[in-house]
Amino acid sequence: MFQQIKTYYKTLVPAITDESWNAMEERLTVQHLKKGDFFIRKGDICRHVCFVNTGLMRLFYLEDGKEICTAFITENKFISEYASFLTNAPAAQYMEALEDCELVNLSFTNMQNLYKQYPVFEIFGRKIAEYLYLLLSKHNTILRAHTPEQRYQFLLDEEPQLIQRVPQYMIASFIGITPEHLSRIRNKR
Amino acid sequence: MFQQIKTYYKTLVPAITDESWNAMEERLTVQHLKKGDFFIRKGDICRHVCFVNTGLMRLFYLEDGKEICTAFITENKFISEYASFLTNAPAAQYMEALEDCELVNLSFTNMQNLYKQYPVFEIFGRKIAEYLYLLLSKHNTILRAHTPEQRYQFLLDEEPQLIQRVPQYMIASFIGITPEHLSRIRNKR
DNA sequence: CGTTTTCGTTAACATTTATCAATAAATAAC
DNA sequence: GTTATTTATTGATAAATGTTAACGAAAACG
Repeated sequence: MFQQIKTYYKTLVPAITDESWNAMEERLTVQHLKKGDFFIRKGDICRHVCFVNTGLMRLFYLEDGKEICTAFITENKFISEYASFLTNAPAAQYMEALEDCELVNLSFTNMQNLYKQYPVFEIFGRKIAEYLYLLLSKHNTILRAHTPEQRYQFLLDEEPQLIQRVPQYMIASFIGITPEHLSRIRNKR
Repeated sequence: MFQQIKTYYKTLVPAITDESWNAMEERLTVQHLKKGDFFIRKGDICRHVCFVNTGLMRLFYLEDGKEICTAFITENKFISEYASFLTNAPAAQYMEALEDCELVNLSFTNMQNLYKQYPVFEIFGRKIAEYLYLLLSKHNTILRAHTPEQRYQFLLDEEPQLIQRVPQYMIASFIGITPEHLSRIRNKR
């Protein structure tokens, strides 16, 4: 159940001790989501960082009744409505399972406790923040690309597997265009 | 010289000890940039996180010979080409002084040393990552707003002081439109 | 299986935004 | 202060993208 996150933890924090790992393991919880289930909704406070064991999650805004996808997260990666998690403020986004998922969750409170009890755990917290920064940074770069075609190409290069698993109209919203326009871009090739 | 960053450090890490602060202070360097000077160029490896004591810095890409601004950083805030800093990869962006600046710099190497010698310092490293995440997250939200007008309004609401200090054509590139278009948006009001 | 719903494609048309060019205004340099 | 340079505005036109609607394909469901 916790093998994947343990492996990941070890790569993030090579200085891992059995003691610190056991302390974390005790505080992890497992959650199963069916396709279409929400982990949080806009307005909720996001109190966890989630490690995706299996499945596919997404984050999205709702603007004028339209969905705007901002992230798709697959196996062995972390996801959170992290701004809400960090600031304890209501989430601006929804977090939903696009496929049946198994999540391994660590709560804000438990994370704070781990920081206090095991300073080495701070490294883990920092690595997660850094990881989520780099992920967001990549998305930012995509968004800044001049044309929709460049943005789509970027996604094809960086995350080809996503194109297979995520409905096209969600990809379109991710790169900031309509599904119709993406369809035209694809067929122009 | 280091009073501002010390104050900031204290707010980030209330558990500060004199010892850890002194250790950090010894490793800080001060740098003065004239308006128009570059801190790093694309392709350089960014080896520092910079605290802006005075002045105004920006980050920007160069795409097809055109500048695309991604951040404007003012006094008492941190700036870095952070993706390069974290991964030790060549920077994708330029970092330039838009006004004469005084920077207080902390190098990657010194930061790693501090992590090792003073575990409490990990908190500082994590807080910086979290701060830069939240900054980027805000920029992301702006970029995701549907219309350029909404993006401009968002910036007006969130960073009104920037509009005064940053040339309008840079604001335009920040929100992803041409200077001409931004001029029209402003005059429609 | 057959049925229903969701998703992707295509076309005509409307709207938004970029481009190009000219000028005015503001700022910097001498 | 005067001149040179950069920045902002405005208009005409072109290009890109969105909207609406219809239809076919694929997937989900019973």
